[in-house]
Amino acid sequence: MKIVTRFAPSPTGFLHIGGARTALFNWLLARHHGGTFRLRIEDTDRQRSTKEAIDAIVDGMKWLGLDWDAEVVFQFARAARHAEVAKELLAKGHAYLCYASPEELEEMRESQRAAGKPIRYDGRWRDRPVSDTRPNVPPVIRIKAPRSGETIVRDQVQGDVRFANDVLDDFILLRSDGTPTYMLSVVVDDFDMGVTHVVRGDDHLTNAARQLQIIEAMGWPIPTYAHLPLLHGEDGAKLSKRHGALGIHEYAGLGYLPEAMRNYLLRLGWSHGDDETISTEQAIEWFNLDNIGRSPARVDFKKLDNLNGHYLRQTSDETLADALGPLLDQRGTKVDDELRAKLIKAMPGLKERAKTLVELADAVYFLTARRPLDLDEKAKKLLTAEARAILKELKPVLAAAKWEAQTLDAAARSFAEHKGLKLGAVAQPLRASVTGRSTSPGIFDVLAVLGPAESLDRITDQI
RNA sequence: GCCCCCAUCGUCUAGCGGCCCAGGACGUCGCCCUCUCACGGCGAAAACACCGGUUCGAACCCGGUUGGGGGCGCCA
Repeated sequence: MKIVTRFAPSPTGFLHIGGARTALFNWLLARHHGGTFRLRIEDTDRQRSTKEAIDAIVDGMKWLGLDWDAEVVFQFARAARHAEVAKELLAKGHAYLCYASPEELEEMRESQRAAGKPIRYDGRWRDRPVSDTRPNVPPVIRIKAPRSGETIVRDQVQGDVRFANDVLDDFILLRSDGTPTYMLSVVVDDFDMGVTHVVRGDDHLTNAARQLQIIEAMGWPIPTYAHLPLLHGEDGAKLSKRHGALGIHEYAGLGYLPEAMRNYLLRLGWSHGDDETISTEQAIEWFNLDNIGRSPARVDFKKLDNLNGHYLRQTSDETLADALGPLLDQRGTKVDDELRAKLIKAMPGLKERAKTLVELADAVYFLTARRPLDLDEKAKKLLTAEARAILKELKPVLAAAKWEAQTLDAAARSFAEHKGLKLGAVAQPLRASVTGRSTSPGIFDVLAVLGPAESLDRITDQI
């Protein structure tokens, strides 16, 4: 059987981290089986759906590298077909017209609440004859759900989840204005699109039971369900605005790599023994529904940082230099060919010290800075009177050496030895004067990248 | 209130009745490497929510308690 999965977000906000994980799992499942992965925008809520949200979702998917097959399906455009199915259900006797007004229903719920009873539609129009109508009141179509027995959702993650049918009420299929509800639309679209595996958030588990009732009434095939435990924020509660509720594409701006994000998201609820760093290729090969955990997970950005650092170090110097372009541009530095060459040369030392592209951009200060350098506090403290005196003596020694990291290193070492100093006593002041910071890549590598003229001038500025 | 789901180190997790006085990873703390910071290496602290059962034997099975989460719309 050819597997078809889908990611079906409603465009009422951006694609957050939880949605991104759902999308990833669907994508992985499809790619693993050589199946099809579809994107469907559930825009039937006309009030809340926005073009911006659709763009944000599409951008987020693209950034994450989750490519979908065939064209995007917009659910609202299929409303006529959904209504048709509702009418069919009505004709078959699996649904009925209900003329109860929203106010009337609210009253009903109120009294149920007050009486401590379960809140659900009481079926007041269920068994009335078709001749029984209310003039000038447009009815809704409700499903005539079975009242006894149980509906079992056979879920790949949650196991068999049983719902007594008497706790599931006769929900609305078609609104009084003739538009379909989510419950109906999802089922019809999944059927029409040939979706075989429904992988989505846990919050849809009860819906699955209701959807099953529609599917059974229509005699359609039941898809395989997998309901993923929801993601929680770092504090254990909801995903906070601070971090978890960011749009996924905003992580790009924070300096994260898509492959790191994929790896991170994958391990949130899915595991493969003790494996932690899992490439996307490996993930496609290994992914399955069996290894999805049943308990909710919290997001932990420290781990994302660590993973991102790992993937940063794996990325080529050229790619990284180019990725820095836009970030440096924002800071007012244009990357020309000369700077690009320096970035690439310095990258091996730079990238193992950074966790994100933003940190990387911060760390290239010494390459882009103009003389005289702005020393930070720690650098200033390093440049004591003694330190400056050492630099004064060191400068001609360096100037006389062949300008390569290794020879510069050797020259500085023998200089320190003759003066009875530790290398650090020489290297730290040197670093402060040349980079304006107290930390940097190996100082002799820095010197080599900067070249003799610029380096010696920077030293001169401080003595 | 009713229904459903979940419960192993701070966090993500391995574990699917004996291999577990519980393993890995992130984070934390030491030490090593070292010109700084990182990277890397080594090591440490750190968990089976609780109570009953079942069993020769339970983190794993069953029941309950507690604690989290989700659902109960003419929203999706």
